[in-house]
Amino acid sequence: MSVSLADLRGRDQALFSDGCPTRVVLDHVMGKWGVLVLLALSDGTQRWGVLRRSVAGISEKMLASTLKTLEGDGLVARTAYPEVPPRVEYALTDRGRDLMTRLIPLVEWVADNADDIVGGKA
Amino acid sequence: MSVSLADLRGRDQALFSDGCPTRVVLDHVMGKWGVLVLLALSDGTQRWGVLRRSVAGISEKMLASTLKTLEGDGLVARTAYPEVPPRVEYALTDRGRDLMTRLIPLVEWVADNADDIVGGKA
DNA sequence: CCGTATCCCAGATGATACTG
DNA sequence: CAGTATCATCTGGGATACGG
Repeated sequence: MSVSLADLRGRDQALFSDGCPTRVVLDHVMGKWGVLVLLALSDGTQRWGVLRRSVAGISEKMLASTLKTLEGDGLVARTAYPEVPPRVEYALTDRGRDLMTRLIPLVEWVADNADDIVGGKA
Repeated sequence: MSVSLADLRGRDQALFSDGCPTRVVLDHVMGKWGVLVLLALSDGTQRWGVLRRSVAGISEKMLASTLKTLEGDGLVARTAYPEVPPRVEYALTDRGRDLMTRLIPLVEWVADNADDIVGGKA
């Protein structure tokens, strides 16, 4: 395929040194829950409860943790409304939406190929 | 952005149910080392020793484990030559190369934005 | 040179209960 | 509703030593 991997190599011969920003962000985004939460938010603004149900299997702890990480990365924006009962909404930031233009094609590929891969058949 | 996320939703309202093939493959590919190893292999066929040095910080255990997983997923092909001393080469399969066409743009985005994100500045 | 086997730990994750 | 706190767990991951 020979993509512009050379561009990446230009910065770092050793595929991003241990602990460099690229690896950190990669871990946030590519982590078990990061992708799924981002995916859920690409539908648009979502409330906590909706996210929790949308991302099947996630615990409250991991949802909170994942959201906080992504918010810290400037990929997700949190908006709390001073109401009773509380209402909090999460949405992608501009940067988050930009990321999704790259992330969604990948997820689609995985979704298309996952059955073949796991099933063992090709 | 409103991408074709609807396509994905068509299969699974709950963003891929817990333990479904998509999530499994996603974890393999997106794991801490999966991306980096695949990236190293997108340069072309590589020997074990080269990979170990290329993916800075990876332990022998994780390299072996990651390669085995990716091989099991049909993304990486392993070729052992009956020589002394042993020589073993790893390369992307066709499916692996196909995956990289989606994965590399994402990694490039991350590399481009990582400094902003981690540094906190925008 | 190319791994595999073993031990061990930290952090990731899960379950549950509780608060604003 | 939207979390936080706490405790228990479990697996990823590192270090090391050894085998083919």
